[in-house]
Amino acid sequence: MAVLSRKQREIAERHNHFLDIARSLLHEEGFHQLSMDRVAELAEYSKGTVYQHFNCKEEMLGQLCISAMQRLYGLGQRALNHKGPHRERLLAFFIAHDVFQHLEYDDVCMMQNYHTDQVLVKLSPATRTRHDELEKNIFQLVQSIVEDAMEAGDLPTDRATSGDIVFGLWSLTHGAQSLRSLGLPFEQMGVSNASTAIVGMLESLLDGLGWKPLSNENPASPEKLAQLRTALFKDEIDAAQQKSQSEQN
Amino acid sequence: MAVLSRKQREIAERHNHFLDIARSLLHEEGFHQLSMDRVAELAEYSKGTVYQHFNCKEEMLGQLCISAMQRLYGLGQRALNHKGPHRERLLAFFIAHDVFQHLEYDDVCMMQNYHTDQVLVKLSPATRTRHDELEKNIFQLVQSIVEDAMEAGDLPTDRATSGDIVFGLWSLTHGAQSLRSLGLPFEQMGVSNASTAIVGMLESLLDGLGWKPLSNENPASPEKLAQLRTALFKDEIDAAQQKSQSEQN
DNA sequence: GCCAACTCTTGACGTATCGTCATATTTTGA
DNA sequence: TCAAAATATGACGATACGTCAAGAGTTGGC
Repeated sequence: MAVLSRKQREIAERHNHFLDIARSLLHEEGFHQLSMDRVAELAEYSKGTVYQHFNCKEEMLGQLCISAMQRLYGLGQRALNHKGPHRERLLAFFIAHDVFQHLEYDDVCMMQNYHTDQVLVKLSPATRTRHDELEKNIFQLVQSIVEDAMEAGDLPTDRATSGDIVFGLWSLTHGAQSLRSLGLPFEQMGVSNASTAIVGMLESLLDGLGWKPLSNENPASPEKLAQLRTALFKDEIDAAQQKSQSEQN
Repeated sequence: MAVLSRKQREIAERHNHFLDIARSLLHEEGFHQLSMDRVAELAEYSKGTVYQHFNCKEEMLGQLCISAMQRLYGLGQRALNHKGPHRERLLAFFIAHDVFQHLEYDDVCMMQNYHTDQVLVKLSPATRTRHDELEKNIFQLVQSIVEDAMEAGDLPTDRATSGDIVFGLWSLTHGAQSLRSLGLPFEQMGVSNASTAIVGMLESLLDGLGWKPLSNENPASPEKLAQLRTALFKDEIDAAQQKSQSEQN
């Protein structure tokens, strides 16, 4: 038993080692440069061994996306646990998304690849299911805030169902994230700043849905947003800064 | 001159022939199944000839995306020319997007691939620029509606700039489009219908921005939406139906 | 109508990556 | 200690990429 589990631990460790290598290749040179041969070479194992862990490179990408989603889910949970009015909690969730976009920008680009027929077709059903479930969990995280607000009477229930509202919010963030990763010249097009623009649109959308307190009663000023961001994610942001500084040396 | 131009016409024709083949391969089997050898074989030309037209398969995809964007732009222009209140014209633009999503679903999936590092890195600068410009044109199409509404006093100018508003609207549609192409089980998640949900969210967003007439004064009922859709795009929808019927035979 | 110059087309070639599988190596436990 | 089981290896066949020298076709002057 002890021996078996040592072996199992070794395998699990190697699995993560492969994933780490794949992640860095992916971040440095993009999905098209990721190859099983390269991973094997860098990990100092043979190709066959890598194939025992992942039956294709799409599978590696899928598993990396799963950990990225888990990270996002974790940030979202923090936002959910924020004490404050429902509307502020939702705002906190958006901030979590924005923090994720800043801290794990490479992962956001990586996910762009995931959503491609190329990848989805070759992915193992297990990984695909796992990913879909995480997507659903995040959806439900937001839905729970929306439904709390409805129950508390802060949000009218006659205009839209909670599911529809979450779908709209999700589209807004997902779309913004996707557009930003394209690197179009937004400033030239008259967009002041993608982050603040999206928060502004979110606020307007919530106002339009009649989600109290409306933004003119309790506006989300830049200071307040910054404060919320710091309160919730200071440790993460600092850790990321330290990490990037140490990488420069 | 006449001889030269005949040759040029031949080349242009072949170019389109290659693109047609590439499009159908792409639609039937996805980007990963598209190969230069296959295109050459199906077109009954040699590989080298195909490479004289497109220096890589990403270039083919890029050019196909450009025509898809032109199609979308055309639909958008129709919406823009719609006579009616500004807000209704914007709604018409969203309907155009939705019609595009329904009529050219394969193209929507195709564009998912375009937004990938794999493709963007290998694309010729000319095609990339052309595509970015089209994206910008569509952006400006919407921006012109927004600015008209501001000038007419139907939309407050103090809450957000026109650029920020367009960015938000674009995120909303782009995100919804992208999410829908993932094939997640939205019904199970409590989303009634992605199309109507998004229109509802759009209406709320416009309400929140204070864009008059507000939806409670002049609601966009399902009937009205259907009517608008028919008025603007009946010919396109019918043509697509006939086409799909004739394909079944 | 002929030929030299020029343009266009071809497909074999070298390289890269994929995923497989027979063989070699290591581990296990009797 | 050794045979059986588990694991690791890398050579192999297949597919696709992008190139380029050689062949095929075209043009225009004579």
